Amino acid sequence: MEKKITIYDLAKELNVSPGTISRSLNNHPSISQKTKDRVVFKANEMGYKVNKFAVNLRTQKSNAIGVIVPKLNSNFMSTLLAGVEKVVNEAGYNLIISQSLESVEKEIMNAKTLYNSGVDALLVSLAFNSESSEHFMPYIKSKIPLIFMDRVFNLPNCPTIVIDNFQAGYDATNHLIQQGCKNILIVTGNLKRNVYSNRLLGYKGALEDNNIVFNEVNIIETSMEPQSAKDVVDYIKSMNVPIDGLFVLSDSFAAHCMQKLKTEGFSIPNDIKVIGFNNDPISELVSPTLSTIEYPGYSMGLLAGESIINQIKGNINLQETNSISLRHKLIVRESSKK
Amino acid sequence: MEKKITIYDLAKELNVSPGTISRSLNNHPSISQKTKDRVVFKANEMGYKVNKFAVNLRTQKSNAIGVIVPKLNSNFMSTLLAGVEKVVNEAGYNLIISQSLESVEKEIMNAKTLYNSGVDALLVSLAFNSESSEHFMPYIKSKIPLIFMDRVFNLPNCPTIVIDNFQAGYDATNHLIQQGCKNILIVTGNLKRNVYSNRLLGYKGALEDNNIVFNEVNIIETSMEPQSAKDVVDYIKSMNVPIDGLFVLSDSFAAHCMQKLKTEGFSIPNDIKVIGFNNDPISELVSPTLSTIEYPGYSMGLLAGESIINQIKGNINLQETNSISLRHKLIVRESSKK
DNA sequence: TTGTATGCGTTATCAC
DNA sequence: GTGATAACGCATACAA
Repeated sequence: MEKKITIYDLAKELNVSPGTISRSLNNHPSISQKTKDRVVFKANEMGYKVNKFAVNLRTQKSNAIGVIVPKLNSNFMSTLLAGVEKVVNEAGYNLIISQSLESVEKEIMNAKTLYNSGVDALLVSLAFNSESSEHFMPYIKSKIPLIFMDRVFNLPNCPTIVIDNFQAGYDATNHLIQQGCKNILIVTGNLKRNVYSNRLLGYKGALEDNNIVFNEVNIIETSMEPQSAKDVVDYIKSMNVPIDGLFVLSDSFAAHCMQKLKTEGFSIPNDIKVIGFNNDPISELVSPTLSTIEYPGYSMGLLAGESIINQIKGNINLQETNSISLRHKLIVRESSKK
Repeated sequence: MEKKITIYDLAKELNVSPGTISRSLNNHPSISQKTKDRVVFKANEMGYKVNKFAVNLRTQKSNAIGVIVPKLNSNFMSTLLAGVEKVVNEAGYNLIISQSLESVEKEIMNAKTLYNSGVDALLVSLAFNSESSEHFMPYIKSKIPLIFMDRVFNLPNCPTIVIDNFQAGYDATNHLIQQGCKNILIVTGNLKRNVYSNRLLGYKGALEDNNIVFNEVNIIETSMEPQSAKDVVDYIKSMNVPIDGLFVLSDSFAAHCMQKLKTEGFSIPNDIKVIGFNNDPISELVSPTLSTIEYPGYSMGLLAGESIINQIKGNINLQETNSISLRHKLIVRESSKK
């Protein structure tokens, strides 16, 4: 551990060439088993460690995968990353994680930094207000695998890993309708993001299939920050036709809205039935417990990880370069009880 | 972006030596401003990018900081990491984040992997059941800065960044006593971890100062997993002297306990007053809202980041190599109202 | 099956 | 102020 020992030291010690050492350590087929054994044994004995820096320079690979997510501190994101980490670690890769904190500027900076530090692939979930894909062009030009998950761009040759947000939005809305709701308000984040716009389409679809006329005023687009809950409730109170159903595209924001509604005297689910999205742990802890859409975060992570590894290794399965869509699940709890 | 351009290309183009290019780009004092300007201009024009791999090999530094945390998906941890990231990014470092998922085995693996990939420093918050510090020895022997935060070991020359868990435990307990509690149960995680054992000492201290006799049966050590809430409530119901105060060393577990208590017919805060720990967002959303101890996660992250950078740069401020302790704050909400 | 030699792109130590 | 030149530690094409 004290002094760095190199393949040259091993070579000298064993009276073979550095090349042989290198090949033995990498289990190269042209080396005899006997030599390999000797080398590996000696390497352990002397406490040899490869110098990753040299390997990286020589191979122009870093064995590192860059990740840009909006926020680490969301249950969904971290669950997803746990899945990614498991897969890529098993394949010998490290994860360099950075947060955009929902800012395009930081997303651009992170993309540049990670590019410069030579990541072998980049995994991205977009910031709230990211509109241009300009900052990902260096990756595409350099043919560095680029994978989007959840909040995605559709770029050529860039796999996306998503759930069927349309169907999920449909299912949630349909559930509220089945429970008797006639006038459902949908509370969404930035509609430029695929996740929200598709859920909205699902919402509209469910209304239509149930012969309910869609009304533009039943959409409210917010930052989903806790303090915006007040705006939502104010909006609900201001409406002519009373709202009897609330579809909030995030559990934690739904929890804030419910709290505010309760303090304003609304009874849930009697006056208003509520459904959220994500199956965040919070949804089981609020009262009434929150109905929601479960989102297979961990599985998405595993798939994202596998997709990345395949891309890096050049196993370009054409079916995989397209969009992978995972199953979601409606979870009914107290907040939408009849 | 198409073909990699190197300092040799720039040198040829400008009729100077590669050395001059390198020095110019690094703003070396011995180069004339005029030359520097020419070089920098040309570099931009030709789209030159340093090759980090070469720099790393040459300097034997990676500009990367390894991080091992138990779980990413805890509000406290991710907030903390956000702080770390901000500071180290501004200093030009990347964060390689890995999760131990509360398993010593994975912690050991991660430590090894990060060591091999040549991180310039390592930041650790220990797994639940980590007892030996053997796996950090390579860092110490190689004099790679090693910093612990929150769940820490006390190793020579390894700064620790913590809050005063004793005082926090004292304050929480004292608050419950002030609210009239006479028989307080403390619900803790693994007592091998400094964070929990020190809070327990604070609990005992507060009892003593209020002339309440400490009773061993008033400690319950659990995994803090949601499903253990049942055990806690069963334990409460089984006790001879009724519990009137509950000090749970994690907000999310406190929320689970409260929920279970309520379904078992306990009224909070009337029958039992509850206080948690962390000021997790969840604490404002449960009902009754949860009193807690606020924990300056973001500030801890900033400090941890600064401490790391200082260590790497060799600014070894001796005062800094010791433990840094941050201020916590008691937040009183409904769950401990008189 | 093994050895030799070169290059990966920098930085740093000498010179001049 | 600038130019040679030698590492950094490894992988690999080419020889043997």
